[in-house]
Amino acid sequence: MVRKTKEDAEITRQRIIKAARELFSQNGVSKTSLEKIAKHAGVTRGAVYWHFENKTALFHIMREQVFLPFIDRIDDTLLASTSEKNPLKRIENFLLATIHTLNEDQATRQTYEVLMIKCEYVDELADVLQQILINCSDIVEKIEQVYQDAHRQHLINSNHSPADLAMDTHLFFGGLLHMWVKDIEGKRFRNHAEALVKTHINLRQR
Amino acid sequence: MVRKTKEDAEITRQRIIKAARELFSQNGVSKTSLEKIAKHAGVTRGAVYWHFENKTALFHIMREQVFLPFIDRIDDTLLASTSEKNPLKRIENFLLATIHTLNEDQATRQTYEVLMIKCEYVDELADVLQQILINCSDIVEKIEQVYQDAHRQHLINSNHSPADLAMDTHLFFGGLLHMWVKDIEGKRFRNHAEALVKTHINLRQR
DNA sequence: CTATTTACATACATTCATGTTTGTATATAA
DNA sequence: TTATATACAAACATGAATGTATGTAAATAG
Repeated sequence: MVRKTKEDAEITRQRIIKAARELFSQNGVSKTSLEKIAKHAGVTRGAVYWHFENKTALFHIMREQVFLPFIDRIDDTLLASTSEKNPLKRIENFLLATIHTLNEDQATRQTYEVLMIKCEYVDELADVLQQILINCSDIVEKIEQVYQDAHRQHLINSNHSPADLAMDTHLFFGGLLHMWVKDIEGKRFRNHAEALVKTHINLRQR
Repeated sequence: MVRKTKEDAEITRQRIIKAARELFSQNGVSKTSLEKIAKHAGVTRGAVYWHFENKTALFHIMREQVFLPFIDRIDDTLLASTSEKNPLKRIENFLLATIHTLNEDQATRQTYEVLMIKCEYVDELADVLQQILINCSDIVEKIEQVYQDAHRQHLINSNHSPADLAMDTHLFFGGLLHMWVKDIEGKRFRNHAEALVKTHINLRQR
């Protein structure tokens, strides 16, 4: 009952990734053995080792499956002025869209949980931190552009530099995401995330 | 060479805690065995198990050694109007003081690192998240009081509620701390943390 | 001064995770 | 049609971590 077709193999591969993500988000990366992942995916460790080098590789792939699409979508919401003319609204929509994805897409939600409170950034995962920092810088730059735009349109109520505003917004949102993830019951942050975003943007509005 | 005096025992106890903190922050909680902790502290696992129930207990104690004093000191900087009259300045000073402690005190720095990027909040550690949320709520409340004060003194440039401002500040600072910890090189955040805080507070000033 | 804790060190038992190797049925290429 | 590579399963070997149980010398209580 072995030697599946190429498509079958890809299916198993994806099932393993899904199983890993689910178990990572349930029990943390360290306490999730490849044996458990295999069992949860309905295969043996042989299959896991066939498709992936080790647990770390699985972690990276899980991360990429969420973040590569995310990075691709940034420009659409944030920089595309076709949909929304008001720059401040574009920033707001970008933040809201991220929250929305967290609410709607389980894979994204699980991945964020793993990345924020269910893995340890040491050894092979230590350099992921660098990646995160670089990603953040990119996002801040883009937000800065939009604030710059808003500034030119005299939509901003202070004379702070767009760079300062962008960084402040980014830190705010980073903090919000962290609390969102930690607030498993949802009472404190998950239910109010949208309002918090709107308030934050509102603070800049003339 | 056994059976130390009570003071000696307390010294070993503290050495074990210190060893745990150092190894946790170097290699993460999961990859730090009690054997390694014992060796690093110059004792055997017997001593560790004598003083602590298990690794989780050590984690909690490490956390408390930093957070209990921190909570105690909050009111001093934040609510004591004796030192600083300007409420906005008091908030700023509170945030700056926290950054300052991170810069100066190695134990605090290591503990923050462990709590934010080198442990997994699952199983026995899952309820620490609840603790964190509660702590945050307390801090937000206190910040809110100070903003309320600032509002009454007409120091604030917007008509947003003190509660909104407090939450926004808290999320900003949470985000900042997370980036601070992740930015091990220091180029992106650690070196600019104070400026970022001042900018944030400045955004509220009339 | 003796009995009893105390503060560990040492030894033991068990479990679990990892990586590698080997076996194998079948899809696929030639 | 046959040879080979593929997609796994199964078995093997190793190492590491945990918890507990036992041993023990010295501090301390009575």
